[in-house]
Amino acid sequence: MSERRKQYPFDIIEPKWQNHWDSNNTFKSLNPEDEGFDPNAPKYYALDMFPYPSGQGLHVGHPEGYTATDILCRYKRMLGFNVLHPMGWDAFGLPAEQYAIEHGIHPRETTEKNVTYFKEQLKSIGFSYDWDREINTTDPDYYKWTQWIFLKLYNSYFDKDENAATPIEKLIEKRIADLPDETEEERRNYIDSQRLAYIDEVAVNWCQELGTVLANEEVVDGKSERGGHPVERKPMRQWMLRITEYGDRLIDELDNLDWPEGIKALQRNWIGRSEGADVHFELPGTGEKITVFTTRPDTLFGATYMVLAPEHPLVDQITSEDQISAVNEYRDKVTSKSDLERTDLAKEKTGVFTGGYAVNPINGEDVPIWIADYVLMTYGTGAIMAVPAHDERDFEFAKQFEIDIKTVVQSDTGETHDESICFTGEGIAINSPLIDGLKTKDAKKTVTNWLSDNGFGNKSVNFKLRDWLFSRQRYWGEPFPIVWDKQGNHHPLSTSELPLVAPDLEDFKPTGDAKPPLSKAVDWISYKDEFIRETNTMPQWAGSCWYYLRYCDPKNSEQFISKEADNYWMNVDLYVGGTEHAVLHLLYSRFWHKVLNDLGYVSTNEPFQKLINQGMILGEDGQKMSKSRGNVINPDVVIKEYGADSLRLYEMFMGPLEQVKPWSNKGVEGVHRFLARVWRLFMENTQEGTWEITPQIVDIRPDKKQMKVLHETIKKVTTDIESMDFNTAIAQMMVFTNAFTGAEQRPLSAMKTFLTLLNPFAPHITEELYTILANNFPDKCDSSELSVSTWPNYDEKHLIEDEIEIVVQVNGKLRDKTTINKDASEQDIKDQCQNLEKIKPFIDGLTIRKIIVVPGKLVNLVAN
RNA sequence: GCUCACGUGGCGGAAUUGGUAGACGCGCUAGAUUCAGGUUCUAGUCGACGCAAGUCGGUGAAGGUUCAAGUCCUUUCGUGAGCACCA
Repeated sequence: MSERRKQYPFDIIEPKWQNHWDSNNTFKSLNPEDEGFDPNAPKYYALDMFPYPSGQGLHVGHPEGYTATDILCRYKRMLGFNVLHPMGWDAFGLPAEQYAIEHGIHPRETTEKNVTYFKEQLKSIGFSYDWDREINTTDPDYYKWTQWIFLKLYNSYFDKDENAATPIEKLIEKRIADLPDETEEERRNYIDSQRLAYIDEVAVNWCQELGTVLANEEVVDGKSERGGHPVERKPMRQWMLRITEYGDRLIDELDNLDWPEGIKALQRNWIGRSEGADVHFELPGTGEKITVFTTRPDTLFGATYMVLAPEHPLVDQITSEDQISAVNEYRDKVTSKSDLERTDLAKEKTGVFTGGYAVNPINGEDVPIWIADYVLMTYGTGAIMAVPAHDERDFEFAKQFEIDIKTVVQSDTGETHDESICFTGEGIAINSPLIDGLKTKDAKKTVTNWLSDNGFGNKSVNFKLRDWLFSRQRYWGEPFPIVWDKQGNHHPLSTSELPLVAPDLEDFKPTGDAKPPLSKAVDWISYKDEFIRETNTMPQWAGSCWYYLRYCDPKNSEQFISKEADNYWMNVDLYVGGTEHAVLHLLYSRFWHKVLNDLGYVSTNEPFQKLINQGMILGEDGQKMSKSRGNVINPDVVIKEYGADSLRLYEMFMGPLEQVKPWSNKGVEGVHRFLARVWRLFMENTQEGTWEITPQIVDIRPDKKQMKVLHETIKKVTTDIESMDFNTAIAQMMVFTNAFTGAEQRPLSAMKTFLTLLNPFAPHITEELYTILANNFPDKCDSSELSVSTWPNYDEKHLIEDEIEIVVQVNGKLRDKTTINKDASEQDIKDQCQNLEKIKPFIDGLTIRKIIVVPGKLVNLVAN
């Protein structure tokens, strides 16, 4: 292709218009307080997931979502919307730092370089971003506010009555009123234990290779998500964010969001809410009790044993003399195994009997207590009541160790299963005096009420979601605005001390133990009056949790977002990005947003009203693109050979946005040919090899047929953009082009409208052609540029034909077609169809039972 | 194992929401233009039978509902994604 003559001069046109947009600030959007702001214009906020500026530059997956939002934004502008369409950089994080460590270059330098490259690439695709709103998470003016929000989390607690984050002062007041006599230290411990940002000693995912702890979400199959390095469990003191308090709201408030159901399901699943009951089993003679969580309190009569997690604190107390050695041996075996190995041996259940017994509160029976690693200390209470007849795991365990199995539920259909089958469904309670004959739903309620009335338990809700481990032992992240006193108490910095900038380190390598790299900055660490600074940094997610807010008011030095900007722009009308962020980023953002909303800093409860996930683009071989497979498509190369308009158009023409689909270079050529055909619809090549406008373009009225195609195209493109079916919108524009290519005379008005329709998809070529039209028909072309012109309307009257073609079926089979006047009565249609020559043989000798007429479409003669 | 998506030509994909299956593009075939290649233009392109008009079959498979099913229901097979002892 590079050898070939260019089919149209995109290499000249595209940079020309990109420079034009840049120097004219064509796509600048105004805030309410700005001069020239139109208070009557509706707003539209379309957001792309901002990229991590890696050293490799853009891949073809990036422009997929970006083109989709860009088309919508250009379209909405033409409809008169005030459009917010910003771009920025999620530039903190591991890869830059790893690169820095390996090459001895400061991550700030590589980040800057990468950002420059990314920006240049994005500009070469012709996106209509308002670059004045560009943000960078590593910019102190930005992360000042990330740190500020952290302080808000630190200085808040979750008020269960309000079901909302509340300033910590309120809790302190309440505590002083309730317990005026407690010591300063006691009170501090209590308050600190309630903060939304708190310190906890937890078993964390420590990755030796990366020298940091990782969030649960960053660990996949026992390995780090980035790099695939081994991860081990290790208890460490870490900053945590109390996201679990928001479990209910994060689930319930998904309902009103216009998100793909699959993504909502993923989030619900991740949060993992289950409703049930806590049940206390007494340990005779000790005064102690074991509390279990169950979602099936109705099966309490079928509990034939209990299981504690091997790490459960009561294990030592309940273990009988003769079982001590067996229990200890088992515990040693389990703790020496990594999480991965522990789940690996899930195929066969293991465990040992402790020798202890507890009392089942509902029937007073003694229940043997076992320990087994299929019970996790981190979920529920770390202990379960085992009902082998109605739980697969318990069933497997009971069979293995020959423990009693007692059936207490029969299925609705009345079948009673014997002990050889495990029935986990709902049904009717049996062998359970209190609830015999009750349906599972009612039985649950009855048992739960009985438990709480008698002090043996209560209704309870559990989440799979864990609190968010928020500190990292890395250099390239936001430092915590926290200092420590000599007694080991933490104190927040005042907001006036923000941003807290990390010192420039010569050596920012991980220390190899739990000490963060910042601990090497001896001068920086020591704060006044013998306080020392926190040396952990925040995870990469921090900056991306709120960037969409900053775009609304990116230069504000007084607030992270002004009330006016928040009220006007939020929330995000359309958020487009990859599924890889379905859980983490979207969950974290929603959490922060809700806290900020509770505290009155933002007016909306949810940040992203509508969400679309673009599907991954595979290589030409149908495999995931990767360097090692050598199937990576570089957008720069595509632009060089075919132009940015072709890249944009192809990305949209490949198929539905949300679908996974393979790249095809032939396909790019196809859309490129289409654009060349569009070009030649307007231009012809002269003897000298230059282009000039074709004389076929004339200022005449389109004929009826042309009018129909034109208005069909307006309609289809408009509705398809609204529903984000860009591939079919493009197909319709191809139909238009095919229809007009053969025309001797091409009516100016139709051609102008067509350029407007194509403009959001292929902005460069259309602007260029429009300029040429405007130069040749100066009194017929009104606005100076398509980007600031008005979207056309279609008129239904041009879509209707006088004669309609109707399909004639006999017994549902297509037999003939006939044309009929659009005003024909139903009876006329029926008569005409029955008398068709081709139809007669099919109904000859048969009785017509019924004639079905679908107006304007088809007639079906039912005969036998 | 569980949950959710999706199965339509040689390929990417269309199909008013139950109403002409295969729009549009790629690829392929033939013709025109060209010294030639490329480009461009025209025509054809689901399968079987047929010179043709046409007939029959056809949306992973099997049933069902309906005048009418790619579309709705039941069962089943396959592919992809997510979760994975969450009590």
